[in-house]
Amino acid sequence: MARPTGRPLRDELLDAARPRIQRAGVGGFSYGDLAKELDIRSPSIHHHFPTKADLVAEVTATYRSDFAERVNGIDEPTALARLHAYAQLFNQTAAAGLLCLCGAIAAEWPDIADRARHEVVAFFDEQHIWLTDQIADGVATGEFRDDIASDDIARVVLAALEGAVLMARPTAAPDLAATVGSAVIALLSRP
Amino acid sequence: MARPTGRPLRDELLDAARPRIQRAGVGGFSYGDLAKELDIRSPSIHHHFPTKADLVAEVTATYRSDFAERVNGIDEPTALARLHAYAQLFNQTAAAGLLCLCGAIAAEWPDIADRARHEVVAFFDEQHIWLTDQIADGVATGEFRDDIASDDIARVVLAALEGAVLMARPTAAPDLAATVGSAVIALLSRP
DNA sequence: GTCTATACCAGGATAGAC
DNA sequence: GTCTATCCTGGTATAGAC
Repeated sequence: MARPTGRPLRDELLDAARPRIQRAGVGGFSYGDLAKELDIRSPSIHHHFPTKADLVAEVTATYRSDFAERVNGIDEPTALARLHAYAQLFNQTAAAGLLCLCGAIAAEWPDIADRARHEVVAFFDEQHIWLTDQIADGVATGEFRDDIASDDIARVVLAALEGAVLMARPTAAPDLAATVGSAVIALLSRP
Repeated sequence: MARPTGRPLRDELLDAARPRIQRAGVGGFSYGDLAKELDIRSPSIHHHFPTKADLVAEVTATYRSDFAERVNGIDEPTALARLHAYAQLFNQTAAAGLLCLCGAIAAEWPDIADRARHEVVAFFDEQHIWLTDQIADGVATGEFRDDIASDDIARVVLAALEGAVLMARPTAAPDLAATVGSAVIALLSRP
């Protein structure tokens, strides 16, 4: 339909493109789709984002910084609670029928241009660092077992959440990321 | 190039299409690509697989049964060793720069036709059942901790391996699935 | 900044000859 | 079963008017 808001079209385009990539990947939407949704013509999109690669790179950069903000907003008192809150971020995505944007792009990796790739690499790197910090903290406080390297556990947590979001739709389990998150966190605790 | 083999074209098409889907998804290859690879014309492909959805469904069914055969071939004496061998199956895929075929299809879920979807659902179901059995066995023998439900742990292991294969390319870590597999298996053991 | 018009190409698919 | 020829559609992108 129309665009009642006075927001810059550029921002509306980024907002509209993001969930589309998360739904079926970069190849799963076109400028025509966005134009229809925002009730404009596709050349207007090219004016803001000359090529699709430009748009995808910008969307990915925005996703990365928005996600970072949400992660940095987690301020639960214990490492255990912080990890649960973190898993919830992924579960919200899956419950909406979407993928992690960076997971979606990873699935089409050979076809992705460099600028978007760099953002995805940075995203996974940031997530791994944050998780490693939280887990190391939980080990220090005695919440978590200390017999496995924190950075390896961080890799497991991140991979498990990415995989859970990916499998949520085929397995018709919209809360799979929460289930998997809780189980993997339970595995971190001393039995 | 040419086709020196006397194998049925149908089988060669299935073999050629599979890694292409695993590389960049269903949207990431065309009949034209396959035709070039096998040195034929694309109408010859339509003769064997009238629509792309037909081809994708057949490839997925083949992948599922081939994978089942490899899983059933695992006969290590301990649950721990069987899980390591299982993780190796995923790691081989990632090391080749490929995704799990069902993971790749899951990423394009809204655009996937029913027949291929059914195969993917069955695949994830089979994997979850096999893993649950192995983990329950490891719990029974005392190899694994018994304080978390085996089917929940199975979900974690499967999600972690799918996620690791997905992230292997962006993180430039071809052995990520082995790393993640070893770490998650370590988490199952009593600390 | 947004539009109309258009060029261009690729992909999926079909008809019909051989 | 494979080919040539062809159709149609949709997607990316550009030129140029308003």
